[in-house]
Amino acid sequence: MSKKYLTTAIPYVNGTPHLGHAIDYLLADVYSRYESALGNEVKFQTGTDEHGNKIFEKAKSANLPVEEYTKTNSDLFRDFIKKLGVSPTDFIRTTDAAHKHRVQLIWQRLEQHIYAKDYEGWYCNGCENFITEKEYADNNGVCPDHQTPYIKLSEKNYYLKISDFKPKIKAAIESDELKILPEFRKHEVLKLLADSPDVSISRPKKNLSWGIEVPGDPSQVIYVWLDALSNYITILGYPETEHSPEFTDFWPAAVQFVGKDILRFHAIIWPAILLALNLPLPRVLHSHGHVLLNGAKMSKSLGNTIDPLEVLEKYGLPAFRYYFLRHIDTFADSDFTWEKYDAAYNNELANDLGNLVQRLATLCSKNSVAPVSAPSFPEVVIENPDYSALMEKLEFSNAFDYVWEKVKSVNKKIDDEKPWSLIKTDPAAGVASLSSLVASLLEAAVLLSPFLPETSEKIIKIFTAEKIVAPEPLFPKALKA
RNA sequence: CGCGGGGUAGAGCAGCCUGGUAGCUCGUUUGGCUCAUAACCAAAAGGUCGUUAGUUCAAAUCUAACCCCCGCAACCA
Repeated sequence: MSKKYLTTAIPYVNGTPHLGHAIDYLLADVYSRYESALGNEVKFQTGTDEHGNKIFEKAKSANLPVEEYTKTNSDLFRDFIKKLGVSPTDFIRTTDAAHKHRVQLIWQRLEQHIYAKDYEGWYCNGCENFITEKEYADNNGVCPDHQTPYIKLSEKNYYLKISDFKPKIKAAIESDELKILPEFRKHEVLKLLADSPDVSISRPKKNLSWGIEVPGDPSQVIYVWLDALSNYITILGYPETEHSPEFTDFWPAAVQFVGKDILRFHAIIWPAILLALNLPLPRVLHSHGHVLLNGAKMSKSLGNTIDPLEVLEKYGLPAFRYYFLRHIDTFADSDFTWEKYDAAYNNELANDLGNLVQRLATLCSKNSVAPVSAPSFPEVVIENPDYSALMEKLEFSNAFDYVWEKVKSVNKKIDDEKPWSLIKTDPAAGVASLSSLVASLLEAAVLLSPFLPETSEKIIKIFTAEKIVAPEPLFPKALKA
């Protein structure tokens, strides 16, 4: 038995949960359930990122105290996680007093790698914000919201010397000591790393009031990356716990799940922070793709977003987990459409699996087949090395495909063995056949448990009950529109 | 020459590293079965593997050039 620490990105609470967050949670949840089922102790972190101007502004425009606004939104995420059937062990808020205090302690430990410098850039007085060169060019030097020209402004920032750690980070990534998945992202990151400048980790308080104060400089506030990234270790009680098992048992993290868009921060800034603290780097950074809607990128500005709760409601939780874990590729961008969702539910969950459970249970019930005991997860994993190999490689959608092959093979076997006619000519052989079919289905159900825990449990219950009885359909087929 | 990914049957994808009869899922058509949620099983049809040139006995697979799509480019998973 070993200890595993899994992390998910902490969402910025200036909006409601969307499908991308769901992916993050589901992937981590599958792996967490897999490791737990193997008997490992898993610490599974989640949380919310709550500082910064955007939040502050949102709260102001909603006419709410910022504490209340962040609390409300943070709760939305907590609730969302529960609705997804995801079971983390921890939930951190960057506004937690303990976190804030620890970030300041971390800052102090980083001090020899921090220096102050003036940042100069294009600034809009109306927005009270710096903008990027690209934005400047796109808007021809005039703020679209305020119709005023951008001005050159400089302000004091503290910088973290990424340059001190570049060679080490590079070596760690190249050697897979810090493994970046998928492989093609590794090349991307190495290239970015080479070009990466030192990174700004503070803002003047007058521009950013909602944040953690820089220790020893009340005029400055710690900027998002140091604040947010630190959550992965402050949740373990670092730095106070640095020599106690609470921390050392779990750090370095086994896997950190992030979206592809924030991989760079986790592969460059985060390792730099860790190295500066003399801490080991996480073993694996797992970066997933984005969910596309009808082939297009979802964005609030385009207005083509979809509410995950709406998707969740249509066919319930197992269908949601099924679609997003199997048909949304673990690493690449994948498409969501209602048509695909309907097809996956009807053809796969209802027809392949639901109907299989139904027909087999009916056959067993009619012929009084004795219940079969379910194998344990570790047993089944040993029997299915290809499955565990895919899980270990964190290729969850492929592992799910493997499980589905099992499910389909049971349907095939039923047709091959024809127990309904065998039972008439040779009842003993018929019952034996059914028992072995049930055993195969149970094996598939056990393999299914990290993905669809509820469904897996239901199936196991049906065939291990004192008396096998045909249940209500697991996935009632949706009426065709 | 900013970086990266991709272009293979109607759709979605695998195969490419380690050249040698082009494969999977869905959809379509036909047949089988009747235990089952009009579900299940089998078979068939359907592809100039983005374009061009090269290497080779042989290229989806290696090389080069080109065309097209899509992400990223410092703070939207």
